[in-house]
Amino acid sequence: MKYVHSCMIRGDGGRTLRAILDQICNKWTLLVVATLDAGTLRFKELHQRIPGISQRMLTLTLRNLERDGLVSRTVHAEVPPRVDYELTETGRSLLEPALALAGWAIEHVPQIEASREAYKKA
Amino acid sequence: MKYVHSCMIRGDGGRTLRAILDQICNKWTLLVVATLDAGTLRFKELHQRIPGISQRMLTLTLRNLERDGLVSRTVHAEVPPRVDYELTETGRSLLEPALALAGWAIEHVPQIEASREAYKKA
DNA sequence: CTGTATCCCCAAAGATACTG
DNA sequence: CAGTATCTTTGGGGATACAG
Repeated sequence: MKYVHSCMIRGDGGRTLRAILDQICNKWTLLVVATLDAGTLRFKELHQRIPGISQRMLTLTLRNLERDGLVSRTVHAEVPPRVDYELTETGRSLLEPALALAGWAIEHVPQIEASREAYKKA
Repeated sequence: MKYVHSCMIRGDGGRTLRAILDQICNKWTLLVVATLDAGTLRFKELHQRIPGISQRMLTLTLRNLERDGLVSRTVHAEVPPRVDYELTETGRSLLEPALALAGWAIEHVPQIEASREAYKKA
């Protein structure tokens, strides 16, 4: 696993990697991907399941994920409109490391908050 | 692993988790943590190994990591000053999911860039 | 060497209103 | 329902200078 570190520091100076990483680790992307773990969801369902996200940011995040080939978008010719979003094969492959990171964060929330409290007092 | 998703969406509305996740997924944190995979490093060594980071951002990132209990900071009473940074036990536990995500990003860089190209043309 | 202290900028994100 | 358009805000991050 050490090669990861090498690749990050060397190569193109980590620029390409950081660009991808920035794309993944922005405010909403991981949350949207994790939510799509549930399967195919329409726009409104995503909007409801992700508290605090605005319509605009959900749209932008989904467009970027679609552009990167991580999410597929299916428009159904119906009235009212219906658009389904689903993880692609690549998107599902991101699920594992993404959920691992999210899991780590959840597990360590109490510890980190305790550390922050201790830091404030010192 | 489904419980991760549940926790993210429910609970406090995912606010606490997102706060932690934001802290981890900012521009430099993952890179600093990954760099400290190499072991104990002093300020200048970190600065050299992370291309593009400013002194200010390195300091801020390290302070946050220290506050969160992920990095330990040791000041040696020497002239010139010497400060060593090292991952704590908690910090090292972040290494695995962090490197997994970085590894995923590296593996999928070509694929994502190809998808972006295809998207542009369409 | 290892940092603070300032100033500044801009892109990301929010709010709101409107539309096919 | 599923967006787009527009405006505004904010704070993350860069550059620079200075300090212990």
